[in-house]
Amino acid sequence: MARLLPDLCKETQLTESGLWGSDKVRCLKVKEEVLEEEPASSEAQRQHFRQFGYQENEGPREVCNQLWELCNLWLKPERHTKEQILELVVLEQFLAVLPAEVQNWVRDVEPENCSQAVALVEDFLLRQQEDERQEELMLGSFKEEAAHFPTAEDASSDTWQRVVLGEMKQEEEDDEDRDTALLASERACREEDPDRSADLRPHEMLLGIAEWNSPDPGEASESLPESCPENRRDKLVCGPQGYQPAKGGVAVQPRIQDERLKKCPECGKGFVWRSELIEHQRSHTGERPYSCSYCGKSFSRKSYIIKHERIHTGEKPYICSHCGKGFISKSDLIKHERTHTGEKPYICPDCGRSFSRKQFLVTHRRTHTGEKPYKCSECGKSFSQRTCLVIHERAHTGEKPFKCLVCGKSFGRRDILMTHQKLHTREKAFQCADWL
DNA sequence: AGCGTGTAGGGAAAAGCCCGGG
DNA sequence: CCCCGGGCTTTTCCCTACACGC
Ligand SMILES: [Zn+2]
Ligand SMILES: [Zn+2]
Ligand SMILES: [Zn+2]
Ligand SMILES: [Zn+2]
Ligand SMILES: [Zn+2]
Repeated sequence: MARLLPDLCKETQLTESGLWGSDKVRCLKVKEEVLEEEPASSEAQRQHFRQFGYQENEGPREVCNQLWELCNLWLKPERHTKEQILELVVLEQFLAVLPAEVQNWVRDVEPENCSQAVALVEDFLLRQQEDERQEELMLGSFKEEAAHFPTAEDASSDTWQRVVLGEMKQEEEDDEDRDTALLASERACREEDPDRSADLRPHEMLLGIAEWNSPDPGEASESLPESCPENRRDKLVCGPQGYQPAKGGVAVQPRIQDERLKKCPECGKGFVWRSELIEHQRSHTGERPYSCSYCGKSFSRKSYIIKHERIHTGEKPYICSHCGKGFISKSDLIKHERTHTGEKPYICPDCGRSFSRKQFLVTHRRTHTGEKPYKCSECGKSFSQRTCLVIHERAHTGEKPFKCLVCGKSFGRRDILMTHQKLHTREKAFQCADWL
């Protein structure tokens, strides 16, 4: 619980709408003091009424009379309208039916009316979703089945154990549990990580590249510089028109032509060591003698196990010197580091734009060729990226895996949900302004 | 009709994750 | 082991079309 309030303030300073967060808390505190002109706060009166115990020695009539008195003090029928009284009663019940975690948090702030209470709960939910997302980012890419409600305490350790990964894809997300939505435990709807981009945003990186790269990355349509920046720093000879980045470099080493090479009967490839041949032959036979002690997945080589098991142990031996992030494999680190250095060895022969990975270039070139390899079996429409097809198919099936925990509305796409949820935050900004 | 707003959908890019061959 | 690379998935951003309420 203690962890939530600081979070509230911290995050809110990051939101664009400024007047959020600590301001809100303060504004409620102020209200509290204003109420101080009365003998005790409404909440205190309520508690007196609710916690009044039956005392044997006083007899039922006295007890009942006292309750009348306390209830009068709480609801103040002589001064309050019927609506105001209803407000107090409904508010009480509303708080009572909230899940404990939310309830405590909301009670701390002592909302005066239902709409304030609702706003607080919504705020709590948005924040919790962010937290969850944050945590996931910290833990790596583990997916968790939201079978139970992770409380603040068990979120990291327990769920860590029952994580499901890799092949065993999580099945459908159980979306029939509308009521548990208040606990914000499902994985739909997550906020963007606000502080991850402490350094450069993608755009700025592109601009940085523009300095040394002749073509303007933005709209370099006409200037078709097939001359790349001469090999900068390392041997990164610029990509030739094809997909090979380092073609100008070393010619392929002459393969050892030796009769003593062990030849694969299947494909004819030769190997120096028999063990190499054996390993190679497994690629034909599909034999996988080694299996992961964590998940049982099998592999053709023992060395694969070492790499694979890092998924389970969380070991990430390759650390980025720029941002400290760790990676399972060196090649992953190298790819990642290009996001810092701006290295983009693959150049599009059609427009001169450069890319950090070959696959990016391949995908990009489809925008010139119009190639759309992924076809919808339902309506025949084709797409250049697999993701687009998947999204499109959801439109046919009506699948909407991303649910807003504030209003319960679902969306087929995460980014749409995100823009939707911004409305809620804005809504609440207005509400807070009203309170003042 | 005219307009602002929110949603749906497509296109493209970028990054992450994991596997496999030599 | 290492090195290299490829395939797949996820995430984000941009832009346009459209429905709907005022
Ligand atoms: Zn495993
Ligand atoms: Zn880094
Ligand atoms: Zn191009
Ligand atoms: Zn279709
Ligand atoms: Zn919503």
